[in-house]
Amino acid sequence: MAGKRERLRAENTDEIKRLAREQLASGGAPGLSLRAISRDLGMVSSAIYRYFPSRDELLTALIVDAYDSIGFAAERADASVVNRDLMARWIAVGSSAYQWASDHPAEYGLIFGTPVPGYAAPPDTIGPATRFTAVLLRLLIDADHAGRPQAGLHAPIPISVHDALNSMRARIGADIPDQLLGAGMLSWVALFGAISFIRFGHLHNVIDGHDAYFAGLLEQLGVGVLGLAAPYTAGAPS
Amino acid sequence: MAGKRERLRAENTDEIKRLAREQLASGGAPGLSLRAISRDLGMVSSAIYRYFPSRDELLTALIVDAYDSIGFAAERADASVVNRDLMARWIAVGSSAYQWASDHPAEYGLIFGTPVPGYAAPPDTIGPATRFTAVLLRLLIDADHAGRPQAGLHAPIPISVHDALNSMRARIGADIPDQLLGAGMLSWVALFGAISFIRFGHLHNVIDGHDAYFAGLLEQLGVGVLGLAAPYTAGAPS
DNA sequence: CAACCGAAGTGAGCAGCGCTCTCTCTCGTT
DNA sequence: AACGAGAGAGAGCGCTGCTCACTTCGGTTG
Repeated sequence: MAGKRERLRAENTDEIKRLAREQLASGGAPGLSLRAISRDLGMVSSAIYRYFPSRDELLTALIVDAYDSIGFAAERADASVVNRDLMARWIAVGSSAYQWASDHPAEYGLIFGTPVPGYAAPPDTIGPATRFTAVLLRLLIDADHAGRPQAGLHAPIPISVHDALNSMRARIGADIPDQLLGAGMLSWVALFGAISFIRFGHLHNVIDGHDAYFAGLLEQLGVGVLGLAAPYTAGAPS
Repeated sequence: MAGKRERLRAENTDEIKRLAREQLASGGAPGLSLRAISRDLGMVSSAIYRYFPSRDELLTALIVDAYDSIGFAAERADASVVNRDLMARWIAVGSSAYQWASDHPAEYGLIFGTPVPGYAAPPDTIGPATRFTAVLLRLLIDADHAGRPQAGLHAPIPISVHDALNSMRARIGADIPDQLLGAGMLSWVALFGAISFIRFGHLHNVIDGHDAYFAGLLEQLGVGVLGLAAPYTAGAPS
């Protein structure tokens, strides 16, 4: 019956992470203080080390949670497109990333922002980290199987991109053609480049209406990947 | 004749920034310690506040320097293309950003990474910050004047992008057509999205040969903006 | 040349931080 | 009922950013 002790431990661990996320939101990663968390918990500062052996371990746990969170959001968005239309799925997944970043700005900064130079991501982060990308990859595979016109845009594929894609194909175990995989990679980096630029303020005083612009950019990228004219209007994708 | 006092002050200020950049490189922004700098300088810790009133002010100075540095690198790269060929200029400017990020990883993280939530960029940062973008903008203007086939790729422009570009056109005071400006924006975010993904480790174990891939991606983007088939081979652009 | 003012550097000190160590108490098991 | 391990308390170490009163010295002015 799940002993009282481990139930309390789980509750405290969750509470610590909740308070840590609050601090993250107000002061970013440098503003995260174990002592402040322990104070809020009514504990003495040393007691918190029973739950996380160091500040870095707490941050790592938050990073893993963040990867899982955005990955789950993308999976849910993809699954919500009942007719499985490829362009609708791309828009839904891309929008879910944008929405997640808006809802969790500090956590977005944690996983897509500046890494600490000395920090090496522990093995248990790589699983959750690939969760979002896996959704995009499935989309590309389905597009390939559907025999899409193979991205009329972003052509031709330079030889150096071709070589890089070859190394990638071996890893992912899917035989996606150059045109599609190349366009997918480009759209992937553009997707998060745009979110980062907007979130990190680099589009401030450059363009107005960030939400609308991102929605439109997503269409541009979708056309580039799937080779379709988009009848989708900006506003409420997915 | 530039009094000894202000010369010493300038020397010390430069030395502080130099040591700060060293610390930045080894421990990132959180590893920057005023006390450690003052120790290296043979000063007592409080003396450093004669030069920078706070740690944040030092960081701001480093940010301004970094923006100036990457902006200058782009200007020099652009100017180095003697025949003014548009594609060659795009490749040169894009490569200069990538090269600068490789040479100054910590400073790249400082300006393109996670901002501190409370931090509001002081007015003196916005000038240097626009320096790089101005180079890209001039490239677009020149492409427009040259009557380029208007980016056969990345078409058509969604209505929401069109609206956002209108707000932008008013600001930049240049009448670049939708197709060109839209493709330019897309390439801009993709450019820095790719650099950030590579620098921040998100392409680790995804593709091999980051340098070559980036060079190829740059060609893809250049074709998208300038609408030309690229005879450029990967390796030594510019 | 002497007087002076302000800039530069000193040294002590405050509050906060991550983290360690020893100690006590209590829960869950044997 | 006895015991071992987990959880928390409390003191303390060395580090941080930053402040303040104080001294020293450079450059300008009467």
